[in-house]
Amino acid sequence: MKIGELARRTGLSLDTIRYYERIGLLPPADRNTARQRDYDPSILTWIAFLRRLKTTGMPIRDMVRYAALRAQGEETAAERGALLRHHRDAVQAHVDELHACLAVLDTKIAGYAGTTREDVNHDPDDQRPGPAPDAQRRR
Amino acid sequence: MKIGELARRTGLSLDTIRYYERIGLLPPADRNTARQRDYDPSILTWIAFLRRLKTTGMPIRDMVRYAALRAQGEETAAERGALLRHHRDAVQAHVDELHACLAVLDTKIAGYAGTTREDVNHDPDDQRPGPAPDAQRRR
DNA sequence: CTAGGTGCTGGAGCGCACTCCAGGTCAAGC
DNA sequence: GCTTGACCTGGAGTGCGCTCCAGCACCTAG
Repeated sequence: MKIGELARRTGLSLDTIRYYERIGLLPPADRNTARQRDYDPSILTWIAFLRRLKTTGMPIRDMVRYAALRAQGEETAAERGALLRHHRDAVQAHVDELHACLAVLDTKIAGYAGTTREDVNHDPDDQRPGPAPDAQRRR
Repeated sequence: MKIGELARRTGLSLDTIRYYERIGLLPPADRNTARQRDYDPSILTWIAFLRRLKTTGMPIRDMVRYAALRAQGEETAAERGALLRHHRDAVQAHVDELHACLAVLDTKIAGYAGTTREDVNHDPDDQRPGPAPDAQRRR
């Protein structure tokens, strides 16, 4: 598989794939006779996993660390496991935080629900809006 | 309340507070006789809300949009409500995605659990690791 | 009267994660 | 033989969200 097809199949851009290789997220690709990158389909699994790490907010430098450990082989398994457990906990904590935020958002949205009616608080934004409601105070 | 105290109470840096004001996230602060910013405590509520928007991944430009609408007063309430509902849905979608990722992470971590034993797959990372497990292939 | 602390402004700089570009190679189709 | 298109490299540029800095003003304590 050449880089163009890999890009289509992963949704990554050509530049991003090459960038990921440069920084060590992807292993140095094999090359065909024309020195073009020639990927084994197994790279798709790895990229899918990288995408999950990214989705869950892992910074690239940590992904690079994980990738480096993985490239070193079997004896780094314990460290990789620890890294993932640590990340899992961070993600879980973030999810909890998001749930709390969602509750606040829903409350606020409920405050806006009666919009243009007068049966709810004037401005759900704050108790003492100070300079807010008198508006047009743009300098 | 002067900017230093606000910084202590919010955990934002002085620079961040001034930056937020510059870009319109915070309303232009009142000034005391020495032209120093003098905050009403109600700003704390607003900043707490901004922090939630940020935690939930709203880009600053969208927060600025929301802040601008809010500063325009009552007649933008509907639009603000729509904006929040839209964001809430995005956050919910992201949370769902995170749950899926957590499941994958847990599976992978389980694969690492038997680390240094041989009763689990050699390398939980992929089915056909290609150049991975033979290691030290750093150029 | 002076020193230290806190605040002010405008503007430069930074780390991150890409993204774009110029100038080139190579293989295949017309 | 020539064009087209996919790919190559090294390096510069971008947008975001701050963060830092120089040089100055002001207030309070000693």
